[in-house]
Amino acid sequence: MSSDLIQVTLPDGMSLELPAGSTSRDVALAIGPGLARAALAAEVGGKLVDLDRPLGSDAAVRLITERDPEALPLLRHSSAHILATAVRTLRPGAEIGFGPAIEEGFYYDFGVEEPFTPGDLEAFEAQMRDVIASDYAFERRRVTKAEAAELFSDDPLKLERLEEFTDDDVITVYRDGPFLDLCLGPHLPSTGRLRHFKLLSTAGAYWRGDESRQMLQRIYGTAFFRRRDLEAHIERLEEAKRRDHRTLGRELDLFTVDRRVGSGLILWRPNGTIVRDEIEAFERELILRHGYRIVCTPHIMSERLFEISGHLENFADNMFGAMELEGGRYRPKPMNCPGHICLFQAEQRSYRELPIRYAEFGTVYRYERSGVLHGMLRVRGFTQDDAHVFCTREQVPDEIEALLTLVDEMLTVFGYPYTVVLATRPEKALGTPGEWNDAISVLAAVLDRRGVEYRVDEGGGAFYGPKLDFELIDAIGRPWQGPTVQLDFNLPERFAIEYIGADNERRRPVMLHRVLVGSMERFVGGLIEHYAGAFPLWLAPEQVRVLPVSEAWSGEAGEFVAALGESGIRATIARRESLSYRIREGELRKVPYMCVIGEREVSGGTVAVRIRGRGRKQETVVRGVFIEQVLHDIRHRAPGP
RNA sequence: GCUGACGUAGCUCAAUCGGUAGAGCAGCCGCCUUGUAAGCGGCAGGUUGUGGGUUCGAGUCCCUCCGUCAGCUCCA
Repeated sequence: MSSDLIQVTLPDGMSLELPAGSTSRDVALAIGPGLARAALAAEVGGKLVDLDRPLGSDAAVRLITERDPEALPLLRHSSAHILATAVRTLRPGAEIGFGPAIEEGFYYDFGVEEPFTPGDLEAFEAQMRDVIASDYAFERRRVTKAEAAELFSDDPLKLERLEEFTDDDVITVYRDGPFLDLCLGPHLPSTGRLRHFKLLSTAGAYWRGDESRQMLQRIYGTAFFRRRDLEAHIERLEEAKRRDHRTLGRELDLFTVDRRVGSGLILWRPNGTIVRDEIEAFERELILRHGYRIVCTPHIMSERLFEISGHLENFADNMFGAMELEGGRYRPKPMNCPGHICLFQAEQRSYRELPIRYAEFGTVYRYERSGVLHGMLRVRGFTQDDAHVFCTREQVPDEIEALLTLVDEMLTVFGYPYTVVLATRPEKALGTPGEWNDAISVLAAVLDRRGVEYRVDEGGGAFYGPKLDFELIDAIGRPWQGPTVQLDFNLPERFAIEYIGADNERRRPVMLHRVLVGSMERFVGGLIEHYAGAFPLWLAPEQVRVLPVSEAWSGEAGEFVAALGESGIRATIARRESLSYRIREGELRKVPYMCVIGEREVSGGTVAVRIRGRGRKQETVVRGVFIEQVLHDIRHRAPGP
């Protein structure tokens, strides 16, 4: 084989011979002109590179087209550069920060004197279209640190970033038309490849996420290869807006926030309280079956307790201030664990009692900065469905396994698919690496045994122990934080909790923290959005609304409502205004069933049942049968109607 | 907390250049007696988030504080 030929291996095992110095683009051309047009970048030897990078030596090349999962982040990263190109044209003085692709799109941070306005976004979009029309090639150049410093002499933020390189580092810059950026790449071949994009919002963002640093102006946008994907994405954003729990919470009388009470503090209205109570009742039933004991602990506790637990040391920034009472200092509790430990220690414990599982719907208070508060999803006071399991080391696998069952039972009822994340030892951690590895392998073994798929989050654990996080996916595909199960190496030591072993020796139990819904406030807020306010029958504040066609049938309707009520069904009667008006109201309130009673229904003892969202496709049912069906669905916590 | 935007009736929104704050829905009172997403009429509802300033005159311009929203950071 001649030395000026290189051997290229393709993913399907085929190989090509090309002249030395060929690029991935040449590979694509050799395969076919269609692929050459479609190719965006290439994976060479496992690394993503620009299409026009010369292939060093014999190489395995995989061409990336828009069908590959790597393509979208690539498109979005290039979009960020195109945005910056446009911004620099219209605002020549703008300093450039970072501009990465993110999950849903991209952003770019700029240092500007005058913050951007929504009107600026339109102007930037128009300018971006110019940049796209010019179809500038993305050109990569390797430079030395000194050269880069020269190129970015007017860009203080880039110079600061450059400081982190050594003189020997390979530094690359990318140019598209008038714009030059310090960037690792790779990029699309040219700006003309961007077609479908939209700038979405602008907001302040600290340089490098550090609030002691300069505040930059961030522009968020998104981009897709196909118009319909962009349109679907915008539709999803609008759908999310329609489901906003703050709007639905007001429309459906679920909760309110009153500035006189304070920010981040939720007032549960009667309808919202029904939803919450049903969830709590369901969970009580579930955990009692799983061997939990339900306890209650106070809202405020002596500060001394939080010294012992270490919260004062590690969590003080999130705790409400102390109140002085007869020389003692008390704090609203930020977590329930110390109280549960005191309950454990209320008696001398024998190994025969273990595992002990204490559960509490415990309300905790945490100080959150005003800027982060958000409806029910981020608040300062919330009720956790908290539980702590005290057990022996040997019992841990069984306890974890039982928790997996519990989590699954619970999430299935709400129709949430979920994924599992195993979070391992962070850099700063208590306990020995050996202890951690043991604990992590126990968790992993249980997951494997149950055939549960999971992702590992290296270093994502708390400083006091590894954890399992369950991430929920809601009805429109958004992730939510779900249950967590956490091992704790810290508190058992700090409180020196003990039980007497079979050998009559004092032993230290293992402690597990776990929540299922986490915060009632957040969970219900999430559920409102998940269901778009249309709660399944068992959760619906109003389950049945009875509509007499006219006043003439209101006596009959009233008797039916009474019968529903006696069966434990939440039912009301609506008799004012026209039937159409009442139907509309019932639909807007998202009542699962509306029962119409008029002349036609009276003789046969039936009702015309209108099912939420199904319009006029209704059924006429004998009243007793309807009640039985409703009770059945409530009892089984059916997902419908 | 920080940056920016916003704050008008319970809700959704109007109010020209600084010139008497207005509508729909909801509420209340009547009429209608209703057959599947708004029957008709009337009434009431406001110190325009708060406090100050500029002005003959402020919802509108300026400042303060409060709150909300989008983010930054963090987390249940």
